[in-house]
Parts: sequence; C-alpha cells; structure tokens
Amino acid sequence: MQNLIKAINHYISLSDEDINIIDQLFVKKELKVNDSFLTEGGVCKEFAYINNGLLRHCIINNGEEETFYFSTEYDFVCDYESFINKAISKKSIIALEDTTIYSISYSNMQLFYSKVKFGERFGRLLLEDVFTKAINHIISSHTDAAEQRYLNFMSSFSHIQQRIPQYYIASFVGVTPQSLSRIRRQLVKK
Amino acid sequence: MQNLIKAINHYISLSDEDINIIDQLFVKKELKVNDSFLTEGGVCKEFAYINNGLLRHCIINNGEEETFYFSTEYDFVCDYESFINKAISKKSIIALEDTTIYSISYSNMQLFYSKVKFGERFGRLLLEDVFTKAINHIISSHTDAAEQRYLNFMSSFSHIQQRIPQYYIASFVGVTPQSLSRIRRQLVKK
DNA sequence: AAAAATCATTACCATAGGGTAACAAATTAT
DNA sequence: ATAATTTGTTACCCTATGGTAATGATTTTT
Repeated sequence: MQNLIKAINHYISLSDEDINIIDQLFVKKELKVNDSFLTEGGVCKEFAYINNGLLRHCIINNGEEETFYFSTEYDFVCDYESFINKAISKKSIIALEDTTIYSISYSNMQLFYSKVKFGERFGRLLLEDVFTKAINHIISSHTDAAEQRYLNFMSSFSHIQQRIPQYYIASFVGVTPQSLSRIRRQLVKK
Repeated sequence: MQNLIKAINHYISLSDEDINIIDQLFVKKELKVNDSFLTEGGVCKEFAYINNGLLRHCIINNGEEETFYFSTEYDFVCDYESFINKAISKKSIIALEDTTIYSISYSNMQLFYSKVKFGERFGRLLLEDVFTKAINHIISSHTDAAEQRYLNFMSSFSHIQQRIPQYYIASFVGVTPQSLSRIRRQLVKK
C-alpha cells in the first residue's frame, strides 16, 4: 500500500486521514499470468494501481487481436470509457506476468473523490498525464514510419521492453511480427 | 457567454455565484482566418471554449505540416501538455474560419478550479471525455486501413466535414491528398 | 533427454499507399 | 471577364508492409 500512497502523493498531498480513507477504499488483488483485469464484453468495474507485474491492453478487430498498450508497476490502469459510463468494453486487459494490484470499485472511487481532500484534483491531474501521453502516441503513429514507431516504443517502454514478446510489440507498433523482424534486422545493420 | 455556461453546466451544476466567477475569468476573443490560437515554439497560455468557428491542430514533422485534429463550435480547445506544464509546444492551432472563443489564462484557470464549487470535478470530467475520444482515435488508427479511417473521420466530423479542405482531411486521415482522392473514387464506385 | 509447442526469422510474391508530374476544376485577384 | 492561384484528380512507377510458407530457435511438456 506504501507505493500506492506514494503514487497518489505525487499528485496531491495527503493527510493522515486521507491515507486512512485510501487504505479502506482500495483492495489488494493478485492476478496470475493470463488472468484478465478486464474482459471484452464486460464492464470495467475497477480502477487500479499496479504494485508489480505487467498488463497488456488489447482489442479484437476482424477476429484479430491487437495490442495497443502496456501497463506496468507504478502505473494506474483502467478502461476509463467503460468505468466512467459503466459501458460494455470492447477491450481486454490481460496479465503478461503475475501481477499485484490495488483496486478500487466505481462507488468507492466516487467516495475517494468526495472524501479525500484533493481527491477531485488527483483525478484531474492523473488524467492530464495520461491524456498527454495519449496525444503524443496519436501524433507519433500519425507521423512516424514503422521503424521510428518501434524506436519510440523502445524508448517509452525501455524499462519493460525485454519482458514483452516480439509479437505483442509488433502489434503495438502496428506491424506484423515478420515486418518487425525485418525492421530489427535493418536497425542492427546500421 | 451563454453557450459556455451551458457547456460547463453539462458537466457540473453551477450556482449563480459560480456563473459570476466564470463571467469574470473568461475573456471573449476573435480569431480571423489563419490567426493562431497557439503557435509552435510558444507556450499555450490559454484554455478556451469555441463559441463558433473552426480550428485545426497541426504539428511540423520533417518540414511537413501534419493536421491531427479539428476543434469547432461547442468544443473546448487547449494544448494540455503545454498549458499544464507551461512547456514549449510543438503544435500549432490555427483558425480555418473566423472564430470566436471564450478564453481563460492559466492562473485564472487555477482560480476557476478553486473558486467554482465543482471546478475540479469539471476539469476531471472534461478530461475523461477528451481522453476517451483520444483512445478511440488511437485504436482506430491502429486497427483501420486508410479507407476506414476516412469513413471514421466522416462520421466523427460529419457536422464540419464540408468546411474542411481535402488536403487537411487527407493529413488527418494519414494519407496524401492523392491517395485520399483515390479512396474517394473507390468509395463512389461501391 | 526427447518430443512438442511456441516464437522469431527469412524468403517470396502481392498490394496499398507514397512521390512526382501533368492536368482539371475551383477559387481569388486584377 | 481574364488571369493567377489554389485545390483536387488521375496516371505512372516505386517502396514499405502484408500474407503465406518454410526454417530455426527457444521454451514447455512429457
């Protein structure tokens, strides 16, 4: 729970009372490899902090599963669209490694916003961060060719890059594993 | 100012006092065609609501200008990354039409968050909306071929589609104007 | 350890989209 | 109205990436 407190504290300052509240609202959960945090067709019922482990966000398109994001230790994870609107999600979030999370339900999250002194501000600041990353991701995928997108991935996710199989990286980069392999070969040449 | 109040009121309920505050914090501004709301290399010093008009978000890459978003009447507009961190922006936001905005400075925005009763919540809820759209955009550009991305554009921006030149649409879709022309021809055939 | 399964690489051909250029259509300026 | 400029379309060739298949390499299972 220490890490979670630290992560929230990064955005807002927490009183002892706030910490107590957080302690009561979040629940520790364990995911084994291949367990789902969220499954396509269900509703995302929790917002979570990853204490350790690695998750993969994917979506099925024309029967093809595409990986579009990775979340790892010290990240917050959620399908906001589904969580916020209690809407059916098209996404799945699946453990690539055994993962420990601190999870909070929707209703508890609302309590967090109202009871923690700067709770709303935390929500806003966290979203500002993730939104900013999302925009940069959009621009990169708009602007950059596959090789550069791969390099972008390698620098954005340098800390977890060795823990992810090539074919998921290929999917994230938006190419086939064959193309990624070719791109990697060309990069070695240089 | 009526429209702005309505737009904020969509997310949070506003007291008369709140409305008074908003009235004092936002400033009406006019942009002529080709005027910039934000210029590359500068800092985004304002967050704004578009009362009427049309803006184009772009970024320069290898000397090539790429359009990656459009904002129009009833939208909020800002380069969050720059605004929040007072950081140099790589983006420009330029008027495609004469545009009227209600603008608020960074420091006034902080006053908004603290003085308007549910100000922080407004910030969070608005970001939840824009973030959700961003994610869907990422997934679409990840998943869909050019023709489908064009169709997605046509449905997401159906209300303003006729007001935007083809070459900006092509850029948004991520193809050359020649390719877009080809795609459009093929769609007509069908 | 051997066999099976999974993952990564390479090769070959097919195709979507880029680049250049020419032209056509539409808009703007004179 | 005419000329000039800007925007959109078409054609041609080229390149990056996809798809299929075969082969190696690695990991997992027995």
